[in-house]
Amino acid sequence: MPKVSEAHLQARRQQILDAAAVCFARDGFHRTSMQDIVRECGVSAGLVYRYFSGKDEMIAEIVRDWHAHRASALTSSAPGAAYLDLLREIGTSDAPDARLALQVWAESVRSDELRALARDGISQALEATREQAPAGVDPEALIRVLIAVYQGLLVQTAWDSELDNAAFVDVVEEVLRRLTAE
Amino acid sequence: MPKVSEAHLQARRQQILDAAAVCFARDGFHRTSMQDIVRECGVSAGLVYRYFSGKDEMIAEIVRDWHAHRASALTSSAPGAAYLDLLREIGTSDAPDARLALQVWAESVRSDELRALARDGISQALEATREQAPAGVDPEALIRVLIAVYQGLLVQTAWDSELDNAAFVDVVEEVLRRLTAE
Amino acid sequence: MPKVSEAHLQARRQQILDAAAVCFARDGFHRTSMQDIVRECGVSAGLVYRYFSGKDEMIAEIVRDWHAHRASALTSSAPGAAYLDLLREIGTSDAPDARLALQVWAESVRSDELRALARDGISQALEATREQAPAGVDPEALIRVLIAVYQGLLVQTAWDSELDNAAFVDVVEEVLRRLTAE
Amino acid sequence: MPKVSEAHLQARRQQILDAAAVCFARDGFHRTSMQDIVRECGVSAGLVYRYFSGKDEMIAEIVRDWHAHRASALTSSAPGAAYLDLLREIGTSDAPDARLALQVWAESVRSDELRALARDGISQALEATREQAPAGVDPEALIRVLIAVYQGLLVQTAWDSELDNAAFVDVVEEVLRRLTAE
DNA sequence: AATGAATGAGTTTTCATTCAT
DNA sequence: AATGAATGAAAACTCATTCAT
Repeated sequence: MPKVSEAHLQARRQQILDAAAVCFARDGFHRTSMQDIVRECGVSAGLVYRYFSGKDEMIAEIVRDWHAHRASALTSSAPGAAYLDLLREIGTSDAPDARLALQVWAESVRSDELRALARDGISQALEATREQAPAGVDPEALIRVLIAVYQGLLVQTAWDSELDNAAFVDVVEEVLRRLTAE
Repeated sequence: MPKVSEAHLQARRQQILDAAAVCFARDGFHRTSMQDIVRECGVSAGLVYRYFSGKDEMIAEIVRDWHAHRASALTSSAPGAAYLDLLREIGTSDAPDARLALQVWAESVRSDELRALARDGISQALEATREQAPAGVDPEALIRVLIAVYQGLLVQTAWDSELDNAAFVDVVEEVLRRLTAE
Repeated sequence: MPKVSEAHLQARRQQILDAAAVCFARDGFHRTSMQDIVRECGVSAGLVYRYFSGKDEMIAEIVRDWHAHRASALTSSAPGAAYLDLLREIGTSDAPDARLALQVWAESVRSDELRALARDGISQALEATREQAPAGVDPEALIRVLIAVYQGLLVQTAWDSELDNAAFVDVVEEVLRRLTAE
Repeated sequence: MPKVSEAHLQARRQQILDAAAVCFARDGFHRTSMQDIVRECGVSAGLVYRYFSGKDEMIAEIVRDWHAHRASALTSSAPGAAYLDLLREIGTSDAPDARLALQVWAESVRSDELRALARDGISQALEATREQAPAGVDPEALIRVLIAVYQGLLVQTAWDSELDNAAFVDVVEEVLRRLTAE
């Protein structure tokens, strides 16, 4: 009875999703055809549609996973240094990960759901840093700037995986030190 | 066969390009069909192909225009405050402009040419700020951070056109002040 | 591998066939997918193929059953009034039954076998009425007209299950009376 | 300027529709693929979709045409003998026409719109015969019987294009004569 | 005997591009 | 110069059928 285990079903789903992520990071959502994904994950076209209703559902799922991954990466780091760790994490993750981010952002222009996810994901992740705002600086705007730094680092990492992440983070650290020093 | 003026040819080309930019900012490069562009600019499909060899050329042209526009915006501002003015300019430009940036970046993942354009465009624009790096801070990395801030502001503006650009720039200004103060 | 009783096999086969008939009457042969049938009868896809070589065989079987059912309905009624009883039977059977007839006829356009079945089935059923043809009326043509009335009643019943079958049959009865009266 | 004449567009549309009708009458709506239609009418797949949004729209259009054709056939015949002429018309039309009717009816099981069309089309066409109902016969039911004869003749013509239409109509004529004779 | 995951050929549909007018 | 009807290759998606378990 090919009533296979729940674990196997889960693994299959993930296998397809991983293959899709590879394609998406390489070619973008819309230059990737379903055939590309099928080829990449080595299963038949029909099977992909047993697990996903179509490409849009795969995109949405990839995006959700991506945000969940970001969030967990943050919460698992030490409270105080959370933000800098997040920046460092970009350096250790693969370029594909950063490239996927660019695709997600481009797609978010069209989809309200994706836009909300993207916005909330990041802002929640940085909520904790709010209290660190020194006197004379708008806390809300500061958070936005920090988010911007994070986003820009992703963009540049997508463009150049050789980028010197450590030097980049050092500068940010220095900036934050001077900012919080009274 | 009416032979028209050079000016008319230029105007036609621009008309098509503008329509394409509107569509691209709204739907992304690949969700935009040639028919969409044709509909938007009100000329025939055949005519579009007299001015552009295909969609890819239109994309490349749009991207070049976008970078040229950034560069000229910078060089026209006062030398010293150039960077901050660049950030402020994002607030005054339309959201479509920022959204187009996200599309360009997403596309740059696939195209070496676009990636080079994107990278050079920004880094050249900030070359002038190099000498401002204070002692103890890696100049190269500082530039990258400043670029990152610029990029992130674009992302956030694309997501939320109501974003408080002035407050954002104020924070950046304060950061730069503290950084350059010995 | 549990070897089950012959009765169980027969019941299973009928269970599948009944489910198929429900689907076919509702959606037509070709808008009905095997998955629809599988869902309707509650067994697995694989099992259906142990009983039938494919969808075409199920269709053929359904059609044969349908004709057999018609024939037995007729022969079980009183010899003389056989035809009118056949018409009345349409009123008591469900609309699905009539709808199935329309599907069978549509399919008969493609299949010589189905066409022969359909033709023979009805003409055999009315063979008995041949001797009733009154003088001055072509017996062959009369039979065809009676068959036509039967067929048309099926069509109209498929369209409107509220149709007044009794009034319809009364008219036919009156017509036959006047026809056979010298 | 291939802004071709309105007549040409109309002709193209009809060309596609005619090819579709041929396929539909031969294979049924659902055994006919768009490729079959494309092959039959000799234009490209893309062009078919310029004229029709999909197969369902083609089916609906074919059905509407079919009913319109029936109606006009009736109204163009002499008022009194209208009904018998309608029956005779079936004999002169091609078998494909009758086969198409079976497809339409099968499809009407699924579609409320088609069912309404089918019902109204025929009943309107026979409205005129209402007054012919003799005393002692339910006029409504009589009309239904006449419609049934018409429908059944279509079915039998679809099955056997050699059917003796004249003999069939003679019987119907004789029946009507006896019915109206007091 | 029974399952249902897996297949892959076939379907509908879209869309960048061409070309006769 | 300009049109838009026409193309056809490629895309997304479906579904009858098989087979390992």
